[in-house]
Amino acid sequence: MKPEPAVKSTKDRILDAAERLFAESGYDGVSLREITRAAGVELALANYHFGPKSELFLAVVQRRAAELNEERMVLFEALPQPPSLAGLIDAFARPFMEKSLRGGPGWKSYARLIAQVSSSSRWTEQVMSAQFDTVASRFIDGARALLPGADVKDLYWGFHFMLGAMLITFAETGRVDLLSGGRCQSSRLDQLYERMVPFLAAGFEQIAQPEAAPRRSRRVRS
Amino acid sequence: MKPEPAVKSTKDRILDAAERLFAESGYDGVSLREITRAAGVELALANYHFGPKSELFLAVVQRRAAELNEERMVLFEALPQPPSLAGLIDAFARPFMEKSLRGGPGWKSYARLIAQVSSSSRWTEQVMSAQFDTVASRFIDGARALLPGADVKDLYWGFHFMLGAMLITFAETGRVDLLSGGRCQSSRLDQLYERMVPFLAAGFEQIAQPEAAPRRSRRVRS
DNA sequence: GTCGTATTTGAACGTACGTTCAAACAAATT
DNA sequence: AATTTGTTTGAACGTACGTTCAAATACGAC
Repeated sequence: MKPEPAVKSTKDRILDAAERLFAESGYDGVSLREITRAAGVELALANYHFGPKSELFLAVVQRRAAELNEERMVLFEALPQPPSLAGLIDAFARPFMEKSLRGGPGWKSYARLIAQVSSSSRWTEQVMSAQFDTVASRFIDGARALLPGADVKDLYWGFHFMLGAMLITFAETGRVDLLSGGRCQSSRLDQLYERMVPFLAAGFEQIAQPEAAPRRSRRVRS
Repeated sequence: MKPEPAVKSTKDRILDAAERLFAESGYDGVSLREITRAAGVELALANYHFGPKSELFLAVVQRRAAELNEERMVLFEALPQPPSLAGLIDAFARPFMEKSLRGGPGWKSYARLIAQVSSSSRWTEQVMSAQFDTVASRFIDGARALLPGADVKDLYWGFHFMLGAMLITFAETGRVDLLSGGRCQSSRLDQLYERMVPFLAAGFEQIAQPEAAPRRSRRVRS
């Protein structure tokens, strides 16, 4: 798929090591010394190629975000008109799932990293909005066309719920493995993906029904 | 609700400051010096009262987790037999929502903190599983009784999706505010809660139908 | 092959980190 | 009032941090 040179450049070695370590311990939990040591290069090279640490972090995120977004856009364009709700969700989620499953360890690290980024307000603007809002808006547009009766706000919230479910799942923290006593395996992304998409599609359908989403503060009847 | 002394103890001052700062910048993004400075106490007091930094972090998390779990258990016991699916979800999610909305700034910080903890494998066992698995299992039991035809694995995954949607939402990162151009407001937890519970209930219902959750790897038709 | 640019090296800069400790102080017990 | 126990103070410990820089090496254009 990619030309993938036999021996990687210094820049790529640093990016790969940084990606893995940032995913494991977060931005502040990793030092440039650990990163360059893992990459097998001198400390000063991180600064030479990427500038300060924060820029290296952004470079790590941007590298794969671009590829991910391209693929999502391709799938959006390939959707039949009108698409199904599940198809729309699939077009957004599948590239991430496929790459996380078959794209190599770098993509697994990236998934962990994005999950952490998404739940911290620190990177919301610089990373989440900057990298993903274009594709997100494309998703919202598709959903609006598909569910014309729905309040747009509901679609934004639905997208947000979807993102939360998706990112925590692809992060593979192992939580559900522990909770289920091994019955569920985070690593079987393909299996659980078949559960996730219908779950989210049903949620969207529910939330998009104007009469089904009560606006007033009303206790949910038990 | 609580006796809340007029002047807080040193321990509580440190816990409050640590909670706020950990929520803002994560475990490694905050120093004990910043925490004790914000708390208005000497640096060495953090070590005296809590031991190493990691123990302080755990103390921060445990303080509110205990209260949250108690309240969830009370709501579970108060459910009618059989409860509705939305009622079961509500019993799990409402305490967090209510406290996040009306429990003061400490609970808002706590919500942000738990969201970060939940998406990092670093704290999965020590925090997420240790603090929340008992209540989570209680939820799963309730769902099993309610949806006897469902594969248990589906219920675990549904719970996981719910957790992802819930935590990213209560974290109030502001992402959806930015994406929607201000049409959605993360801070209006009560409004969006009325959207979230039906969304999740519909997802659970969908996923729990044995024939509706395909087991084989099959492309979602668009 | 020589020159100009790009990359790599190794060391150092000042600053901040978590943790420890003896001494000072406060509170409670006899 | 004396003694014990629990807190607080202020300073210091050794280590690690991000960043910088001049010198050394590799590389591409001519």
